[in-house]
Amino acid sequence: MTTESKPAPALSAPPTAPSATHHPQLTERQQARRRRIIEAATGLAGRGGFDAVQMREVAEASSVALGTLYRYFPSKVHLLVATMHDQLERLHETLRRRPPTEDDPAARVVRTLMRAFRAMQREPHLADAMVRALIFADRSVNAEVAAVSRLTTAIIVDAMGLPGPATAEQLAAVRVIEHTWHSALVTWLSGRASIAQVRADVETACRLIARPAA
Amino acid sequence: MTTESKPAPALSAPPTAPSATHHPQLTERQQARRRRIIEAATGLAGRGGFDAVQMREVAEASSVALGTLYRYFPSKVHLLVATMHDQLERLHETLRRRPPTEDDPAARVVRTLMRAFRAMQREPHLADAMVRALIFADRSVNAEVAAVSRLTTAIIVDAMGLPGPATAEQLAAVRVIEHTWHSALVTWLSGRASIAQVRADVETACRLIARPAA
DNA sequence: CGCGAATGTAGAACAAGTTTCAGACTGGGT
DNA sequence: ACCCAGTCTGAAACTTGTTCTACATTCGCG
Repeated sequence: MTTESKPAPALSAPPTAPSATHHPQLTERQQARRRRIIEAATGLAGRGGFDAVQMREVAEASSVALGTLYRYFPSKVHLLVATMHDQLERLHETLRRRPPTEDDPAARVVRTLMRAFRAMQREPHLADAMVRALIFADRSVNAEVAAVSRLTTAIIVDAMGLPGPATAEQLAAVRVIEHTWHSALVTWLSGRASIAQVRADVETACRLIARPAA
Repeated sequence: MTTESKPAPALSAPPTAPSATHHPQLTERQQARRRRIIEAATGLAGRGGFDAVQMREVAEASSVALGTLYRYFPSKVHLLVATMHDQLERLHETLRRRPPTEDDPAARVVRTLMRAFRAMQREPHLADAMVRALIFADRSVNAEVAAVSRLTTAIIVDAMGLPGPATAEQLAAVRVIEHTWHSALVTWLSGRASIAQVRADVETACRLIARPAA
């Protein structure tokens, strides 16, 4: 069939590819289905968080049979990670349009992450569903999680606004910032850390940008 | 900082208190039961990870009725977080006996965390179960998660081996180190990061100890 | 001792994620 | 137009976490 790209698994299930917004190997109707499913998941997650995203409800809300839902997204976690990918792409787009204006790279990264954080505060349930899925994901979701991770890294590196490519030092700092970001988010979502605390943690981690290794 | 809204139930269920190894308000038999349950969970987790810890099996392996298991640990996540607490206490004890000998506080913290990491490498499935439960825990597990967090912080601060109490700066660094530690562990457990990468991330985060804010 | 509340037991019942299956539908190739 | 492989549907079945129920045991204590 026309879906011959490269890794060509024997089966031809619609691969929940960790790629861009546009999933080229899907037909129009399939793209539309996929979109409807993610929108349904987003909606349900928005009211009620992780637990409120029930596969049967997602299927019904997106007018798709349960079996079909599972063909598109092999598990609830896959679905929510794809939802996060979708949201991150929107965010990335927004940020690209209005990049942070601070002078210092570290300050720009802090600002950018706090903008993302504010978006999450607007939809805490949605954030809960997505973040919990992301960190709970096991190996079977690796490809999709890696895609989200790449996107996140890209957002941070973009925010740094470096003239050239990032150095190894800088990439190491970005990794720690990303770790801190995810983990701090989790503590905030669970109500164990305040908004101010999240900001403080992000700022602490971002110090690593300005201060390379000895 | 806590949203403790639990209106002190009239019942006197054995509180899975986030306290020390010894749960004083339990009778002998109850302490023994609790211990048996945690040991069963540890065993099952050791072979098979999070998914292998099935509540029915835990109940059977610890010779306790399912209902009783749920009385001691209100959910699987509670049980696994308690298991992690138990393991951390052992680790803390071991570390207390043989503290790290490096000169630099940052180096001591790195060494300590890598020792903990090595323990996890010996039992990757167990580590998987405990860490996934810890990060997936929702608000209902806050007290227990907070206890684990306190223990972790204590381990790191101990490793720093400061003469006096830690400064605010240092505590901020410890927070980021802890975030990095948890998140890096998750990526390792999912096979998305190598052992070397975890070490590198921890080392990067530990730079914050030596380099206070401007 | 002997009661009553708290605790424990066995097992059914329930909820939600996941799998399976038989049949209807679609779409491209001959 | 026909056919086949691949999809989609609807519904049931299966799994495992969680709750509930009815009864038995234990424990503190008057």
